[in-house]
Amino acid sequence: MNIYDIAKEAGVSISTVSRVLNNKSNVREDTRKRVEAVLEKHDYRPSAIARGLVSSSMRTVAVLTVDIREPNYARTAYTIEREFSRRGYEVMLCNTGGELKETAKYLQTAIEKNVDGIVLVGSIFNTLCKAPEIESMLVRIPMVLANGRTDTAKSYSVLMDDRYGVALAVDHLVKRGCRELYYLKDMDTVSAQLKCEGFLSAVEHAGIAGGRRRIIDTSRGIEGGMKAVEQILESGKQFDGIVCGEDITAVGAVKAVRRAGFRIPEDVAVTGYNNSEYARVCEPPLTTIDNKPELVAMLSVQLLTSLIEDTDAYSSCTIQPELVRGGTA
Amino acid sequence: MNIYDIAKEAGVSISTVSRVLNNKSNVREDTRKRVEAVLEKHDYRPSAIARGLVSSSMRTVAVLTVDIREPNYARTAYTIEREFSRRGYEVMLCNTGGELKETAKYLQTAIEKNVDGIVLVGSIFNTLCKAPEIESMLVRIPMVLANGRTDTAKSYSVLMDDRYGVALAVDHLVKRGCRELYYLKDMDTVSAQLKCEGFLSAVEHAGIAGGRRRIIDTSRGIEGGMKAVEQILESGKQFDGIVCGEDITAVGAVKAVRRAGFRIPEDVAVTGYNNSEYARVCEPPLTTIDNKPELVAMLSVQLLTSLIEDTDAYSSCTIQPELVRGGTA
DNA sequence: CTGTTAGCGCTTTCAT
DNA sequence: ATGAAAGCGCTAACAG
Repeated sequence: MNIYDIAKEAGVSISTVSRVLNNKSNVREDTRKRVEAVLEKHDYRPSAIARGLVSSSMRTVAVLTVDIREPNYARTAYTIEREFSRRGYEVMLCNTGGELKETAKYLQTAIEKNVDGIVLVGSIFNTLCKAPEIESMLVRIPMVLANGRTDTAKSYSVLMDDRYGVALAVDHLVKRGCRELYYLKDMDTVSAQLKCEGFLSAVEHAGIAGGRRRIIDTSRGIEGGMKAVEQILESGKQFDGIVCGEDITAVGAVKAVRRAGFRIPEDVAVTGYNNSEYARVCEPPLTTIDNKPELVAMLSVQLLTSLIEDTDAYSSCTIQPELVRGGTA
Repeated sequence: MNIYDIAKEAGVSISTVSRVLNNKSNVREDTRKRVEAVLEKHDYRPSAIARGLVSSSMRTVAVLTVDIREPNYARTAYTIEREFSRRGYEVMLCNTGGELKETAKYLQTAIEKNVDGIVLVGSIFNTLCKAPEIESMLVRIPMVLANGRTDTAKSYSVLMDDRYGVALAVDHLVKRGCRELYYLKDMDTVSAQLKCEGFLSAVEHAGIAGGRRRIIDTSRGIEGGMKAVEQILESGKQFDGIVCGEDITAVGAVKAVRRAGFRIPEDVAVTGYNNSEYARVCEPPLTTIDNKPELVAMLSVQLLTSLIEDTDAYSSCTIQPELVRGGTA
């Protein structure tokens, strides 16, 4: 059943059907009614593909993320999807695993399918976008980086000030009287680098010595958090505050600290990052940094929409995270 | 830049270009080389839309889920996406919120975009699919229900035996010596109903009386779990085992039980459901039921793929969950 | 092995 | 207000 069938049955030309379909004004009222009746009768849906071929837009955007199972990405992708759906766009989900090859492949098909725009979620794309094979693809399509930035491709960004976020955590611990602080670095992205810097500068600002030595490299997750704490314990160093790069790592830290017989937060204070559900599951609930993925997502969608429809003035922006008090600091 | 431009530059017809593009064998080697050179030079990508118009397939599937932020759905959707990506399909993400209207809207555009297939994730779709406006749309497209089933539309299912899952939990508690069991019902889907039934039959089978009275209706989440336990405490009834419909609810139960001064699992044993990361975050880690979302996803993709490509014999199937021991039972 | 041609289902001038 | 006709960029007969 296509537009010709409808036209024939309604006794009009396909142009008229098309006009009715697209709510154009120049159709006589009774003609419109007649066509609409046939449309309804057959529950007719125009082919978005044929439409797309003409308009060269399928009203689709691609969302590239490392792994949708990571709650922070899930929250971001969820909001992006919902917002675009409201605006009449569909979202293609792409789990790149942070890999160059997968990213290139997804971008490839995004181009072939002529998506209207792309959202790159996560600071991993700062690095990935520098790869020439990626960069060359990106110039073709409106693109927004959610919590990422790149100079190589012309693009816009919604940035989260992760540097400031960790500084917030440090300041809070210092205000509580903590002096022997450690930072658990559990990722290797640009964002993770910024968090480190935030820790270092805040610690220095508080007059605490030995900045770099206070950074423990570990893996993201409960295991990583526990191992890092065990490492500190074994070193025999004093500690009264642990700042973590992610909630899930902080959970591990909390477990290990308690297991070692310390009270939280009296003996050792701990902070997480992300204000995720893990923070609330943790016992006691984590004091954490809210990095507002929903807000980042919302602004990214706004930005990309105005880029696609070329309607508004648009510009990149930066969002400030906030401290959320739980029971660990 | 389209196929005509390439053809002109390579000095061949568009058919030949098309043949090269699609790796057809009947092209002379040097012609192929010549065309490929031009293709490469311009980094040419054929339009999937134009292709789709001819083949009436964009190699896209829609995945409908309630909310991708729910870890169990995230894991399912992740695996579905990855698997389809491997097979050369893109995935449209649809967060329906479990609402009829949204579901209808997503299915609408899925039809308009002529998706090759649909995966419905979650038992909520058992109910939704019965709505006539939904049912009428579903007959048009190959569809698989991941952990759902419906007789109204011709469809295939990959089912998780949630009835058995909860029975496993009950049996485990009974074996530990628990007799005063309660079940925290925290959802209102078909799957939740099956879990209830599993609880009731397992409890009865163990010779424990008062089945229905042992089911506490509450809301999903930490709050819900805590409130339910407080309710039991206030009633003054004895209890030594709490079976929960979801990990996140079990987390709340654990918190409340401990807060009341009971030891876990010595005084009160608790089980969760989903084998999610929450189970590991919980202190002590939850004993939980692994409902294998990755496996469900994998089989769903296999099923849908063979449905789409009409290659294999295909049939619905049911998966058995497994008990995973943590520290709460 | 290669080219010509007729669509795929729609939108959009351009006439009428 | 309506219709005829020309594409959008590709695939797939069909001819040669």
